Amino acid sequence: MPNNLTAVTKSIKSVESEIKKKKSIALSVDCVIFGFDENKLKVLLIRSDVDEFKGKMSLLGDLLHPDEDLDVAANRVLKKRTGLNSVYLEQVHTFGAVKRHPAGRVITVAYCSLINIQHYKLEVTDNELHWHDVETVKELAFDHQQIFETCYQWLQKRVQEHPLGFSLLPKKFSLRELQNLYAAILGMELDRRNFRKKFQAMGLLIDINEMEKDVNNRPGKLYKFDYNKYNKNSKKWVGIDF
Amino acid sequence: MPNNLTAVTKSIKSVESEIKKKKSIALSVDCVIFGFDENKLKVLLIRSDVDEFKGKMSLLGDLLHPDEDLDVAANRVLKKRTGLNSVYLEQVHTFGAVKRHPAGRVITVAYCSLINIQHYKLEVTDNELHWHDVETVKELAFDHQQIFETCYQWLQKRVQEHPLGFSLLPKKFSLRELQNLYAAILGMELDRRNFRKKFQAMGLLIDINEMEKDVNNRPGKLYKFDYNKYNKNSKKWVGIDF
DNA sequence: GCAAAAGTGTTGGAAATACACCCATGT
DNA sequence: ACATGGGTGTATTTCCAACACTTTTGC
Repeated sequence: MPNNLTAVTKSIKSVESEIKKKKSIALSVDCVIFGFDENKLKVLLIRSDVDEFKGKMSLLGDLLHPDEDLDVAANRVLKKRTGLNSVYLEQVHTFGAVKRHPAGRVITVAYCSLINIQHYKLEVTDNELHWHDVETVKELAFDHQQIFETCYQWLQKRVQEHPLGFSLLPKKFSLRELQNLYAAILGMELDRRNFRKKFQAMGLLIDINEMEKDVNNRPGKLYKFDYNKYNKNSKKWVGIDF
Repeated sequence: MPNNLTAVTKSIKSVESEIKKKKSIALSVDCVIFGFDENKLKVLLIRSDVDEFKGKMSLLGDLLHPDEDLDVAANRVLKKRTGLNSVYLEQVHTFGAVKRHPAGRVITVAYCSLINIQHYKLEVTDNELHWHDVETVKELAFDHQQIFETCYQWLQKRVQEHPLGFSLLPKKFSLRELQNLYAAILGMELDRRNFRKKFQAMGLLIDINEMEKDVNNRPGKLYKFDYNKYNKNSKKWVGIDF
């Protein structure tokens, strides 16, 4: 590392010592992991392992390692808790109130993750981890209630503008499943015909010429999302409205 | 790494010691401060004070104090550099790549700030601080180019959905000024009649029965934004589109 | 009187909404 | 045969985009 001082600029060494003096803050990542099952939006929670919040549920998180990228840490937490490797994961917000953690200064970066609950089921072994209906989540440990609500609202908005939702579904899905997913996330009913029309008009669903199986009624067609086509057409976004 | 997923809780003391071991990371805040002048969107930059990036410009930031809320730190940086106290400020994203800072591990939380450049002018004293046209910003120090671009794109989207823009204007403004502002932020021309129609239809501009002064042509009416009315009508957001 | 910007309405097309019937399948 | 959900089209309304002329002011 170069180290030549001048009158106006600071050497790396002097910056280093400034930084050392400030290293009394720890960093963590917390993941809000959503799943979709039985037509409900679920979130994965664990019983808090800290005395102070005994009995309360908390998000899945861990302290950041000193030599670890933030995103890597979030993926590590996810892998550890779900066994899943490449899942949808996006940073949402950083929570940095001084007194948010009872054991000292810990700033946490919140991530939102979406997983296909089918995949997860195969891996789950730990009975302190449970899926909770998002409607019933309350009084989480630490400031996790606030983090959860921030991420949930973020998801509700994000899912309308970006094709995230498919991460919650099997690769092949019916329009009915897709509609139920959106209804669950947004917490509202959607008109079936208009919903289908909209997605058909988008032209991003690939009809794979397969049908649902094991349903007690007329089976629906199955589709895949066309990520390739989506990535090619960079969509610009215009429309002032508030 | 132990996969300790049992119901055993930890004492605060044991958590404290875990945290201490991880305190080798420093945190900073960086502010992307936008202003609007001469019908251009500007960003406030300072010459980097680190050898490694001598000659390059950088964002305004500082290390977080151990007993300081994140938002407070961002406000502190803003106050120090602009003299302004209560300005628009919002967290955008946290950048945590391991090697982003040459002097050690520093994770930075990026904030977007919008100020009325008129107010700023009265306070400026430091000639290492300058406004730069957003179109010409390039090759900033550290990963600040990336941070800047993230915040700029965030602003372009955000300003269409929330009434941020008014923070860049005087309290009283004409529709022409408002339109120029949007055109500058979005980087596109806007139809004058449709723009006015849209804002008039919103019903959030208060006609204060004053006119522009000192213009070389027919003066326009002046308006204020009705924050009260806006805050009362919580707008819900619906419309899948990507 | 001239230059420069303010102010103002209409029309056509696109997209969103609301809404009802027949069809395919399993039981 | 019946129950369940799949699949489809049309009419109405709302929103957006395109577009030109008259008015007011400073010089």
